[in-house]
Amino acid sequence: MTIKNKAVGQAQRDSYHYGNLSDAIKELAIKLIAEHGVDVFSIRQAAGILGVASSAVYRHYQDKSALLKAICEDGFFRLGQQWIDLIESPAASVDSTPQAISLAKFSAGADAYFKFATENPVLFQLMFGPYGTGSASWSLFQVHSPNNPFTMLCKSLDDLKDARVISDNARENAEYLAFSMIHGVSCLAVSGAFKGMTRDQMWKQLALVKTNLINGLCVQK
Amino acid sequence: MTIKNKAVGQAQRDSYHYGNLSDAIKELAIKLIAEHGVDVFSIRQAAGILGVASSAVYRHYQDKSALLKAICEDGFFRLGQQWIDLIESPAASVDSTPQAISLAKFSAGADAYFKFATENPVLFQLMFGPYGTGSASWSLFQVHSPNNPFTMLCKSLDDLKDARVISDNARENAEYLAFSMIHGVSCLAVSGAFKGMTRDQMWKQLALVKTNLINGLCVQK
DNA sequence: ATATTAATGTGATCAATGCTAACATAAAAT
DNA sequence: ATTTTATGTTAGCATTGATCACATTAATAT
Repeated sequence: MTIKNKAVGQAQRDSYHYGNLSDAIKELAIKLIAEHGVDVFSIRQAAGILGVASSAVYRHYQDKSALLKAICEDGFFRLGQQWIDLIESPAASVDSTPQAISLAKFSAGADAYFKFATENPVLFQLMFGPYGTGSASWSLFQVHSPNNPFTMLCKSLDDLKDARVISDNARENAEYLAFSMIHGVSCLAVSGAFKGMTRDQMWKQLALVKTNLINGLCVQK
Repeated sequence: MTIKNKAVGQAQRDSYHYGNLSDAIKELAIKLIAEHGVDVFSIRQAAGILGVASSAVYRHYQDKSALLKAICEDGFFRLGQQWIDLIESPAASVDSTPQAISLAKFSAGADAYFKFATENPVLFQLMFGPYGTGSASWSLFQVHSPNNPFTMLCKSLDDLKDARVISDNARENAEYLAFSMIHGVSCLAVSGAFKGMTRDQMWKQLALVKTNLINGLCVQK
């Protein structure tokens, strides 16, 4: 029996097998969660939209939390990717002196982080909630994972040190410090603490944080 | 008919009415959520433990999300309270000069925030998740609410300015900046980013943030 | 004091959900 | 060509959120 247009949803298919349900359900879930929140997301409904039995999903993810974890890992990957993209963009490398370049790249990285958070607020919250922090990609300490945001940040700090923008001493304990600050503004922006601000005003807050962080680091001999 | 020891849970009562179910269910929920996470918390189970029909809960909270919001508001209240308690403790007022006092109080406030977060990680995450940020108490902008952490922070910054530790200019845009930083470390600590660190090492991270923040502010003329 | 009303709790019930089991189909491996 | 593995289906169970009609008590009015 050929299956066609089984559910009310927008999905069709004319073969018994879906194709790539694993990815399809994950992407749909990301979309649904971003739109309506995690708490009301249901595997059944998502499967229904794809025109697939809910039980099929369990062939690909052990349970709901496994799916959510996968979504978080996806998020971390994209975040790291966007960080790289932005610091390697021409805009961040246009300046001449090594000092200016290292500063511009650091700034661009922070921008990427903030941008990701504000553009994917629900996902961002999910990533730093219980599902995300339990996920494999959230290895802020395994500096091995190459495009980890934290790894990127550390490299930026190294550059600042190499360019003598900050001292060896300042570099020493700057990693979590810097991460805390960038993560902090992003969190507040996402939690609605900046509600009422214009987009520009929110980005101004990030700028203040960046400036203050660098200033504080530069003071250290 | 007298009701007694209805459920397996630890609750007894010998009158038809519970007493103060509204508070009892909230406190139990806080405990359960802290222990097992929000996602597996169920009104039915909680009501069962209290020896009460689940439908009774709905007399006090319109729905589950209303209960969670109430829990968040409770959290914000306690957080603000602990902030006040700590900055008004003798330890924060022992120094002589106004400069030292304002610094010590600022530091104590940040400590209170960090302490609350690390001692109530799940609640803290809940408070800054969708339930918390939608709640009435999360009015970071309604500076009217007296023991709001943000209000407290602003007062501390005013003190620093009055004591000439930081300039008027630095005070100007320091509010969200400072809050971002304190919130940022706390967030990271709670999300497990500092996993593997000792308690002391975690507090060291907070200290670094505080120092960097103040240093950065002091640079501004 | 008594009657009325409002507050609070009970039990039954519905629809939705997470998840599993037994079975079906297609693709891959032998 | 047959077997095995991957992936899908339907049916079903237990749990949950939420609502309803009804029971019991506390508060209030008379």
